[in-house]
Amino acid sequence: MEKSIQDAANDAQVIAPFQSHGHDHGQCVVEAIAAAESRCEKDGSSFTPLRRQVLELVWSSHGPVGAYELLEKLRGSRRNAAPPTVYRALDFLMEHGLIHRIESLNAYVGCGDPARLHGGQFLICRDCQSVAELDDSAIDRAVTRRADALGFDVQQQTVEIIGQCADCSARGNDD
Amino acid sequence: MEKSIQDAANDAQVIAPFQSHGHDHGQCVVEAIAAAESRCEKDGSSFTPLRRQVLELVWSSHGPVGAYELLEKLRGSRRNAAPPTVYRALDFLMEHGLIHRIESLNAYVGCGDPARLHGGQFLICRDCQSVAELDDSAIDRAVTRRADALGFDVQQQTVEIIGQCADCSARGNDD
DNA sequence: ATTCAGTACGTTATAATATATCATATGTTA
DNA sequence: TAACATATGATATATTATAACGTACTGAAT
Repeated sequence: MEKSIQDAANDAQVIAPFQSHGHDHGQCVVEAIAAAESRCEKDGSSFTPLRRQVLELVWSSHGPVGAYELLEKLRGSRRNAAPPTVYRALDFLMEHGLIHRIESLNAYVGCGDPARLHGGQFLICRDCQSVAELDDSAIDRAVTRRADALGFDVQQQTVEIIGQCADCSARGNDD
Repeated sequence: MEKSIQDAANDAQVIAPFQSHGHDHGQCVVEAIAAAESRCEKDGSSFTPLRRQVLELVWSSHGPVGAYELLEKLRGSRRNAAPPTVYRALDFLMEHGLIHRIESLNAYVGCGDPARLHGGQFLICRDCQSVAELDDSAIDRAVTRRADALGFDVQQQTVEIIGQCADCSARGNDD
C-alpha cells in the first residue's frame, strides 16, 4: 500500500509541506510570530517591531520573497525604509533561524520550525512559487556519507529542488 | 576495511575530485577544452574563440569564478569586453553543460564531464575554494524519493555543500 | 553571386541585489 | 549619569545581471 501525499507531508522530516490553496494563512503567520517570539526570548535577543514586521512580510506567502519586494511593502508603513533596513532585519532573522535564504532565487522564506536547528532543504514549485521545507535525514545521510568518504567536513548544506508541486501537476500547468 | 579517500575519489559518482595542490593543471585545461570541442561538435553548436577563451578562464582554477572576475581577465586580450560579452558566453557554456553555476556563490565552475548530462552536486571548500563535483546516485535517490512521496516532480537539483576539504583539514586551517 | 535568416558579438544603458560607512537614538549596566 | 552596546536612520556605492539595439559574419536557398 502506497503512502498518501498527506501521510508523507505529516512525516516529521517534512518541516513545512505545500499548503492547500484555501488554508488559513492568518494562522500560519500567527504561529510563525509566536515561534519567533519564543525563539528570541530563549536566545535573549530582541525581537523589535521592525524585525517582527519584516518577518510578517516574509510570511505573507509560503513562497520566497525578494529583499526589494519586502522593502516596497515595508515602505507602506515606514516611509524612509532603505535597503539596509531590510537586509539588517533579514540577517537577524536568518541568524536566529526564523527564515531561510533560497540561494537559487536570491529570496527569503519563513522557517517552518525555528525551535529546531536545521539546514536548508527545499522543494520549490515553479508554477505557484510555493516552498516546502524538509529536514530529510536520508538526504542528509547520503550527503554526509559521500562527504565522509572524501574526507570532507560538511559545514553547511544547500539543497534546493526546483519542480512542480502536486497541486500544480493536478491542475495541469505544464508551462 | 575502510575505503581510502583515493578510492572514493575514483568512484564514478565523483565527477571531479578535489585536486592535489601540485597536480598538472595545464592538463586539466587541455582536457576540458577537448571535451568542450567534442561536445559542441556533437551538438552542432559553434565553439567560438570567445567562448573557448571564457571556458579557459573558468578553468583557470578548480574553484568557482565570478563573472566580473572573468570579465577583468578577458579584458587583458579584449579591451572592449563588457558584461554581456561574459554573460552570453557563460549562458552558452551552461546550456551546453560545459560549466555549472554555483548558486550560493554567484560563481561558475568548469564541468568535469560534459559528455554526460547531469545536474549539480558540489562540495565546496571554504579554505582553498576548490570544488569537487559529484553525481551521487544515493543523494539523487534520497531527493527523488522524498519528492515522489510528496507528489513533487523534480526538474532541477541544486546541491551545494560548504565545508572543509581533506587537504585543508590536514593542513589544520581551522578558520 | 545575391539575398535571406539566423547567429554571434559590440555597445550603451540600466535593473536587481547587496554592502559600507557614518550619524543618531535607545536601552542597559555600572 | 557616564559608558557601552545595540538598533536604526541616512547616504553612498559595490556587485551581479539583463535589456535593447546595432553591426558583422555565416551558411543555405535561390
